[in-house]
Amino acid sequence: MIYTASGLRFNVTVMSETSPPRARAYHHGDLQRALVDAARALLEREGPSALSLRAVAREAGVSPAAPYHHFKDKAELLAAVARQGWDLLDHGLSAAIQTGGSPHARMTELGVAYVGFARRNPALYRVMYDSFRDKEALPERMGDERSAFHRVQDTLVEAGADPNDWIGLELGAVAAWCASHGMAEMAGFKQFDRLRDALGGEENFLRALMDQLSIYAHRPAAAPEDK
Amino acid sequence: MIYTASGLRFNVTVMSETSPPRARAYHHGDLQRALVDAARALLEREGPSALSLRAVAREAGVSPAAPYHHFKDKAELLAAVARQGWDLLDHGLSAAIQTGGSPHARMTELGVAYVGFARRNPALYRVMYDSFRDKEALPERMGDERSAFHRVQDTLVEAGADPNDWIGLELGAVAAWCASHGMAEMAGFKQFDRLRDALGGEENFLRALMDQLSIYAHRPAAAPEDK
DNA sequence: AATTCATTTGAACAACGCTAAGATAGCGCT
DNA sequence: AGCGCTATCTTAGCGTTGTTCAAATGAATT
Repeated sequence: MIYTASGLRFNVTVMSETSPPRARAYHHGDLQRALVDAARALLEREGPSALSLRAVAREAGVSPAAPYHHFKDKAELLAAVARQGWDLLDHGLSAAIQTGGSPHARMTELGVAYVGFARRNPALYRVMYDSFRDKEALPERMGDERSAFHRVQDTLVEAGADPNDWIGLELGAVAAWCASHGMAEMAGFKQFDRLRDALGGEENFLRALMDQLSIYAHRPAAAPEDK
Repeated sequence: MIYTASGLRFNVTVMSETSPPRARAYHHGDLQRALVDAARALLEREGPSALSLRAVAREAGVSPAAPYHHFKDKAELLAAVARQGWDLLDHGLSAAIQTGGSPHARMTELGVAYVGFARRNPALYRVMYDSFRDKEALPERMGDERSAFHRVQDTLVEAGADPNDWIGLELGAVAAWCASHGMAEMAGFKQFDRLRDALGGEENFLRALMDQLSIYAHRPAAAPEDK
């Protein structure tokens, strides 16, 4: 039976950002990676609702049961897609935070980069967030000292935060993360069209929102008791 | 064929917050409302993944095709559920913002109420948000002068904002909304357990986050050009 | 009492996630 | 080289889902 439109049943990778070829080739040629690539292609072309396991297998040119030899679940395939996405986002954030300027300005660029990524790849971001919530995992990235999560805290220190106050540092990073996630998911809403237009487009809208939220202005954490 | 466990095939409403009985009874007795109630019961009992149209019909004691005479789609049923949820949340917010205290304190209570609602009804909040995003609608509530969205802006005015600067007012309200949504979706994450515990529980965690974000501190909107 | 018509049912279709059993093909071993 | 082993892939099938459609049901109107 033919699963591909062309007769070619090989790993034709045209995606821009994929993991480096690990070159394990059995019957198909590293179907594991081909499936993740197919999923991402499908995600960008047809949106998240079209992302069924069978459709991914179809896209990769294999039978509907083939993926089960590489992923336990549909969820596990999506988790692999999500991991690629988080890696991509992490690289983008690390680049954004290395731009010159004050810590204040760098935090803003960080937020713009985060939300921009999510807005440019909305379907991928949704898969990323879903996997993040459902798996209650992805700790490897947060735990890594080189992760953006830690770079943010470094920047907060440069902005004057106490480097020994880990609570305050994590709190600032998490607050920025929450706010960025909220903006990422809501900034494109039709309901805000008038406001977004009045501010001169989405980027200005985002920067104005971040100014409101003072996402970059770290201040010492309040003690748990006082409100 | 029997669709209910008991022989009773009638509208047994035990939910706490439902729309007032409109008492239109044909064969079943206002199946429209019974379906929404069944969906919400199912949502709380089994979670969002169990919320299939057939399961809702089963819960309501009717055949799988019955809902299609009251809702065009599964999406339309979920939209009805979502609308109930937004109404509930709006009432909660309006109550929270009427507590005494400074505008600052009231904005904080508003945020706590929003996030608290979402954390107490996570499945419902997910349906609400999904419907909000997919339908690109729900304008009736935002447009209503009595909605929480406008109460927030009133509070910003009390805090010193220019009542004629509609851009600044909407920006402040939207910023608070985005931040609240982000916290609502992320505050429960396992990844933040250590930080949450260090701050003495979820409520303190939330208040500390909001303090970081200065969700309540309105400041004049920046002109689109300056960053 | 007959008719009308919204309402509900039963059956069916395609697509989905997933499983089990068989076919295939590359690998290591003698 | 030949053999078997095992991972890989396919075929077929199960149960479930969303949705449609003709037939049946029954409350309300005439």
